[in-house]
Amino acid sequence: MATTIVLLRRRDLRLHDNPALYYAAKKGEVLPVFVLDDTTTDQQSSAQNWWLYRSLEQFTTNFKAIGGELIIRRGDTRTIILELIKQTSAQAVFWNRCYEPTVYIKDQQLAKQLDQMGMVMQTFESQLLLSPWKTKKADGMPYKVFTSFYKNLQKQEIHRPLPALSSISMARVDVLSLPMAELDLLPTSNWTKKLERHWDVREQAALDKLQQFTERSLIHYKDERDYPAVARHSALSPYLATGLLSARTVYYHVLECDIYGEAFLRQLAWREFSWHVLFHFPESLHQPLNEKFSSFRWDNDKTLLDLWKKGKTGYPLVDAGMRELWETGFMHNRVRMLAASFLTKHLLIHWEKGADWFFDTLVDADLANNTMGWQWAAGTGADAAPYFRVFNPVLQGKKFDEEGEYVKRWVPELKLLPAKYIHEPHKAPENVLRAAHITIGKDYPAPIVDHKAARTRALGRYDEVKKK
DNA sequence: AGAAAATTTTT
DNA sequence: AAAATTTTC
Repeated sequence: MATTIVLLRRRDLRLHDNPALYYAAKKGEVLPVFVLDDTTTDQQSSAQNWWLYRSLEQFTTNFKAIGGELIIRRGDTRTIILELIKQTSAQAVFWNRCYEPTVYIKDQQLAKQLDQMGMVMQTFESQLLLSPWKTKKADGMPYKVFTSFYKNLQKQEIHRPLPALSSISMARVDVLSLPMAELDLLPTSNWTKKLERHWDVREQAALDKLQQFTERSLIHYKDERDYPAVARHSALSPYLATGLLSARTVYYHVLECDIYGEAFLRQLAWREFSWHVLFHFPESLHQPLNEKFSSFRWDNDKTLLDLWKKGKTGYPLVDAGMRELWETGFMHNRVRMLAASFLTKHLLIHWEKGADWFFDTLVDADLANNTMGWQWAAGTGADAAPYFRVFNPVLQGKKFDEEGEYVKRWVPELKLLPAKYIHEPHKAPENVLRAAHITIGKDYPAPIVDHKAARTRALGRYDEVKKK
């Protein structure tokens, strides 16, 4: 009799380079079960829940084509897995590892219990290029500095991606599977309708995008990735975040495409670094990695936070970014850094509030990248931008969106304003504003804080903790 | 992976 | 006087 293997699925809804799926299919008859575990969710992401719903839909179809059928369940992972083992007399459990701190801990407890029961249990790396413990400093400690982490990573052997699975033999058992609607992944509001227009949530779309990115943009990536109006970014992050695309597949595809892709692979390495740091310092989810900042005095003004969320700060590049996020579930990385710097430094709002908003609205919501990114921007991280680096939203605009193309795309009320004034509309002469059909304070807000004053104030707050 | 101010160099 | 470079926060 063939071995029955329970295959626990989470954010790995793909057929290519999927080790747990690949080896389970090779070794026995498989019972693949997708578990939505409400008990271990660190943070909820509305945008990503929508993405996950679509991922499940497409995977179910792809999986059927190779003879598979996905069981869908919701609840406590351990309870569900143990119940399935009992029902099916399965002898083995396989899964691809997840590294969200609470998920990882619960997975380990499950692993221990399965081991005690005498079950065959195997876990695999599928999310990262290298598991978080594979990179260590000479003294055995985890890294806190990106560049040295990156050097280590470059020296290591990274697994080649596995081929896409082409057939699977299912365990012939009859177990309960929920209809997808019962996962409550789609929000009650119709906000996500907008997202449908911008994203193609299919495994094949991810692979096609990767191909297109390397063909069209990779060669320009190093020089042009910082210009949000020029779409040179890969836009692969949501596919990576939910596991529709394998990082190893991306890595080897870029390495083997005859274009020098170091600048891009470096960004992929930041993702590795984020998960490395989160894995070894899980408290960084809520605590500043640089302890000095635990006593930092934040203002946390609710009104200002709301204006920031709505993209009504009076700084066009910040507002454009916040509106791109609301419309598409995505924001260009250069603008993410600016918006984050603005919230934490100009508005003195705790980075966690910003992180929560980003996480909820980003289709690429990634717990480690998001947390690391916000701590970096706030200057509270270990390898962060020094706190005194305060982005000037006007200068950032002039530098990275000189013609205001990006601003005009997302802040249409400024469409008629000449490029000269696009990053500081309130400074445009009366007649220019009139010609552009803009009344400051009515059609577009005046800056909610003065840059110079806010900068000085932020540096003052920094001085308070610096002394300690 | 900043910005502003101070200083030096070039017109 | 303006531009380029260095220093400081």
